[in-house]
Amino acid sequence: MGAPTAYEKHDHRRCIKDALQAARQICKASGARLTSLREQVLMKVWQSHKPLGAYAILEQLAAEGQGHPAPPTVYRALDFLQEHGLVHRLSSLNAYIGCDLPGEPHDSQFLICRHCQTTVEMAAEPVSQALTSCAAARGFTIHQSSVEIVGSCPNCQAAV
Amino acid sequence: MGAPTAYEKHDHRRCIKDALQAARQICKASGARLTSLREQVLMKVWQSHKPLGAYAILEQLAAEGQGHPAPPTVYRALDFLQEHGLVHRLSSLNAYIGCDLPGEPHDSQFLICRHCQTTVEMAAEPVSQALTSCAAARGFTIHQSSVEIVGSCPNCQAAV
DNA sequence: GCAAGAAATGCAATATTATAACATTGTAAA
DNA sequence: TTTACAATGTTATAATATTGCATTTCTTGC
Repeated sequence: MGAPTAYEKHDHRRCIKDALQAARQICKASGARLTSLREQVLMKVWQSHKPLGAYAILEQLAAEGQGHPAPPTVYRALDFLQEHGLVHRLSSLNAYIGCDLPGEPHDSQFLICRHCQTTVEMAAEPVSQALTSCAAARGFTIHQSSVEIVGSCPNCQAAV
Repeated sequence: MGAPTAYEKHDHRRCIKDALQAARQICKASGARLTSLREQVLMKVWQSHKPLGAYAILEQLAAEGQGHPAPPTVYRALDFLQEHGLVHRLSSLNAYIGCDLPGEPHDSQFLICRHCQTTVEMAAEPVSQALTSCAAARGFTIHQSSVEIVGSCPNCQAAV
């Protein structure tokens, strides 16, 4: 019984709470400063299981009257969160999503629904292994991977 | 004895020539118009096995005195080439690279060297299969994938 | 507690990548 | 050859991201 997936109905406040708690613990352990701004940005990213753009975060912060932050403010917070493995950037969408496995080294693959945008992070060993061995067969050593898959999530398939 | 890989020393004029010939054949077969501009852009993309940005292409066209094309000119040509499977866009780099398997339906994975930028296209079945089955295990059906791997190519590993 | 240094944030400007909207030109078929 | 459509030119602007520097906040050693 792990946590529910993004595809199931679930109490999303729990996702947010867990993410925040994990972030605090990880930052504490590494001596990094999870400031108020960084927490706010992290919670924005975690407001749903859909990727969120930097400028969308910016607008939301402004709308909440948290001052009128400029782009670097948000980008720096996102950089921090990425460096500490708390969010991922999806380059095919220029957007960010909360990491489901913070604190655990992993390389992930993202399943992005083209209908509802719900995005799930996989850390599928068979994929990593296939990539590593096929790359190795060409003499290539992997440093980091970006695997972003677009398709239909189970809910949107059912809703035909 | 297939074509040499990008990692081997090879007569690159041959790569360009083959790419152009394949492009002409494919466009002819589908009734698409491979105009002079589109050919020029395709050759720019094929000038090396390294991804090339749209604005770099733009500068090169301008430098050659082919008029002073504006961004839409290049982006439209790139869109055409993508639609006909002649180039791929690497979203993690905002750059384009010639397709190694034009005319053959395939989903590819890209091996991008972080030292020399040389990029190789794989169409590794084990990777596709692992992705398909791991996604299916989560109820997800793949429509298209973007797999961009950064690491060290054999030449750069040897050159330590 | 307090000063010094480092880290974080604010802020203005600008770089980079990409697209929208509309005019013009070129091509091919009736 | 006229008509229709595809391609390209042109201008402006949108969307995403970064640089450089000023200011504030936090932490640490005294």
